[in-house]
Amino acid sequence: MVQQREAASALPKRSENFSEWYTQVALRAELADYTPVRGSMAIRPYGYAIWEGIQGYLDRRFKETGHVSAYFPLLIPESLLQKEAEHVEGFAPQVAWVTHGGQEELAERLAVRPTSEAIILPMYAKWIQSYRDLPVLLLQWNSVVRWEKATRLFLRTAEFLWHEGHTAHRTMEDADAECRLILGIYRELIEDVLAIPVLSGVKPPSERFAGADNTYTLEALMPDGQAIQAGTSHFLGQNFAKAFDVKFLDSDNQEKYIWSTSWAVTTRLIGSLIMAHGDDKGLILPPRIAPFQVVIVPILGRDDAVVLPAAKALATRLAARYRVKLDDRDAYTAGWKFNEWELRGAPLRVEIGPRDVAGGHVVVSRRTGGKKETLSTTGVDDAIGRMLEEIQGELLTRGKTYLDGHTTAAASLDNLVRAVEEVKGFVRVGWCGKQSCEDTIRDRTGASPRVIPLDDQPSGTCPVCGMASKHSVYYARAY
RNA sequence: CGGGGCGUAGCGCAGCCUGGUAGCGCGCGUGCUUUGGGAGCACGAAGCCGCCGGUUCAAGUCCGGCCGCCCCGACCA
Repeated sequence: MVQQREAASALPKRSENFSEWYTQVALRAELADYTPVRGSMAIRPYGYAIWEGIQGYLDRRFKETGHVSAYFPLLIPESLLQKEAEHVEGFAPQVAWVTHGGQEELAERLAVRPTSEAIILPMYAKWIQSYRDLPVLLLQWNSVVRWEKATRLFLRTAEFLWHEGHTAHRTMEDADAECRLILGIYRELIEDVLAIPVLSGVKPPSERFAGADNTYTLEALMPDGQAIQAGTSHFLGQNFAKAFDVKFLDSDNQEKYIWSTSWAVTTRLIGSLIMAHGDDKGLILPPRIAPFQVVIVPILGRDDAVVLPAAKALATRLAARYRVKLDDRDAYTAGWKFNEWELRGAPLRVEIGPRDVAGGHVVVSRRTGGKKETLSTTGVDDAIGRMLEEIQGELLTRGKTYLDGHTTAAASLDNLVRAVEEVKGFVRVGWCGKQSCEDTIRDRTGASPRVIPLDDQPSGTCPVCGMASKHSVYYARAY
């Protein structure tokens, strides 16, 4: 009977069925749930708290660097969406359309935004007259809709949350610097806060954002060997400026088009977070993003009159320095709570029972697998801070070791094919720059070119045509 | 978009082959005993068996159509 119950509550093993493990963790840790809306999920409070953590960090960094938030319409007239040819071609298959207002058919249908360049650039045309109006550094926190056929919780949903930055600059150099600045902020979020190491660089032309001249990207590697795009920053050149006629008068009295950028990270990061750190017990959240860094579980039942006040006092004291949850629900046993908070990824658990109160200590347990430690109640405050930082560092180190161990180089097409199969990670090759050679590699390996590193250095020859390489490219299978 | 699987109580499933009163486990409610690694006992509530149609005296079960979801592959944050 006990066995049945354990079987009923056990997660799939991460190593045996990664996909099912992922879905079960997202559901059972109460990050998200399916809804009656096809392809669209509900983000539950615990999952949303992670998103709020991401928002809080980025909002501070954006504002430090001179950006401000604004808001633009959800619905975009079709004629605007069609102004930038590559842009509309790239997004057309995924756009949801509003065709009626009440009972009346609209004269012009409205796109539910898949991204907002087409509604923001026309506003910039109204607002920008002079070089003195530049740069414009706006972003909006919102959701967008892309009519996806195959969806996964967080990783691909028909509607998803993100922010989208849209900036306008006087010169090409300014716009490019903006892209790099944002990429750096994203990298710090993902590596320093989420503890997921990434490769930084640019996309080859085939993988660029529709309408961009250059796309900067951060690529992470998931435990199943698939790469995931974790953040992008697009150099749009003057493509959108010309399409939407956004011009300014420069100091030389010449009328010029602005240089624009756009950039985003999405709730997909939460999916990456689940995959990157989780284990057979469930989620593991890096302390800097965990909604609850410390969960206090009082051992109730024998001496509640003593244990509960002690637990509450400890929670109050620790809450001044850390994000603390006191789990004093009396409907669940301590053992049940231990398992639940492991499933939900809390980095540290503090147990406090009659024996601890009597002895003036508490028991602290790490989610990352360390044994339980008994620490004096008075000294636990600083120790917790140290342990949280250790866990944060441990997760990043673990991720770097994995990334390094699954990144190789190949000099020939055969080696590349074999490496993609066997290493299940990134494989670096030289590239001559021809699309046909890239296509050959895609066909032979099932992998796509993920990133050309920022410190791009040609290496050897193109494995397909044998000509001298102009770039090095990291290939991987991808989400 | 191709291949596979599944829709029966909140969740996980059995029942369908061979038609005849709707079942099990978990969860949920009440009470008592419990509580340091997913507690025990007792009582109880809860179902248009995905939807539509057909066959039949009779359909969860047989036949046809539709809808939805999941998994695995190709493309997109």
